[in-house]
Amino acid sequence: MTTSRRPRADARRNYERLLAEADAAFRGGGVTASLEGIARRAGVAIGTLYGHFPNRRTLVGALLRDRNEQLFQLGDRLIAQQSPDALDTWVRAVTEHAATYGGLAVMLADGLDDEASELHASCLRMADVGEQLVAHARKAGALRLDATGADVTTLTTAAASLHEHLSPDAADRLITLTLAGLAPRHSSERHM
Amino acid sequence: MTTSRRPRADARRNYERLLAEADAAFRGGGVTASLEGIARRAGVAIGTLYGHFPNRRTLVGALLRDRNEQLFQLGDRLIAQQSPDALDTWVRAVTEHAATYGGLAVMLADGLDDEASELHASCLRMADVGEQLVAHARKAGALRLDATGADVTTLTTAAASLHEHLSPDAADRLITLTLAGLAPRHSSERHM
DNA sequence: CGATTAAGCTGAGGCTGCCTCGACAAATCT
DNA sequence: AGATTTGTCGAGGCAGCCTCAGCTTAATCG
Repeated sequence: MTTSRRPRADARRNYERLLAEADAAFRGGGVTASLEGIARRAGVAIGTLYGHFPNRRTLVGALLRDRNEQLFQLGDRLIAQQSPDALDTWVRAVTEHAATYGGLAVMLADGLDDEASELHASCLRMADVGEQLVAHARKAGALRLDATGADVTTLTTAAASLHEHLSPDAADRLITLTLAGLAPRHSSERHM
Repeated sequence: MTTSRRPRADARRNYERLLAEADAAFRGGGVTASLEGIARRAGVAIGTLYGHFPNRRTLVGALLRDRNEQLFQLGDRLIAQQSPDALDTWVRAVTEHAATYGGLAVMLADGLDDEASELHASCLRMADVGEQLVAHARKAGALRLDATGADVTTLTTAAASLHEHLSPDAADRLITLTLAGLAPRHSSERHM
């Protein structure tokens, strides 16, 4: 049996430093920020960065893991509570999430059919939450009959993209309008 | 007074070749396609490309000029005709337009406050068309009272972005939903 | 048809960024 | 301590951006 060794202390330290610097860099310059710059600021050679994260996606994925987990908890809560504006809350939360690093939404959208990364899994799970929220809302008569989970995915992706390139307000407005468009055709007493 | 010379024939030829190659490259690889590759395929040194087009934006702008003109003609026609689905037609046309080169929508959105380029002017004019269409539709009672031209701009930008990163269908769906959301709150006899 | 001259062309070179890989260092284990 | 494995280092190859000093060559003039 492979009685594996304890991981090296310096390795763990470098890993943490890289994550911290990457987070700062991605927040400031978007997901395309220079990896060499990140390594340099982490006080580590470029090869070390690649040792820990074979590619950019892996690095982004590692950074997103915790954040994603929180999002899923919110999703589960919303599904359980069945609040009328659950869908609204969800869409805005995901949009906000996807806007933390510039270019993140595009990166995710581009690589959806990619190799099995944790990013991929997370995307699927997010889609699933959207699907469930739509199903509930539709049963409650709050949505038009042809509304789908894909509509929610589309909307959040679009809003996240706008969040980066136009203003947060524009993204918010688009969400409001599209959700209004998802309402049943012959009006009901939805808010606003 | 400066009796200026006739422009050199080779210069004009190179200009045309560069445009042709750039169009092909941008269609295939998006607006970030390699400029050196374009120059090479045009049978011209990289310096020549930069001689004609000091930066990427200029090159894209030159390619878009004709296309934009056509779009504006459509816009004028739509405004004149006052057809009920003018807004719908317009949004879809602009979206289609912005999707010819991958990344175009982002490029335009990023550089709206940039130096005075013809791109900038075109964007303003497009916004203006949207504004007018909204005004007409609202007077006709086809739109909710708080609808603005900015909403149209937002929508087209978002749809164009989706067109690239997800599917054309997704973009189309978003347009449909958002336009539905722009309808008056207490239903009328809109199509679909 | 030269000669003149300005417009235009060229491509090496400096820079940044991506990523790999063989040589090296050091932490762990015995 | 010595052996072993794990991790680090950074030069180097590649591609793309952009500039600029020197060179061509097309247009013009006599």
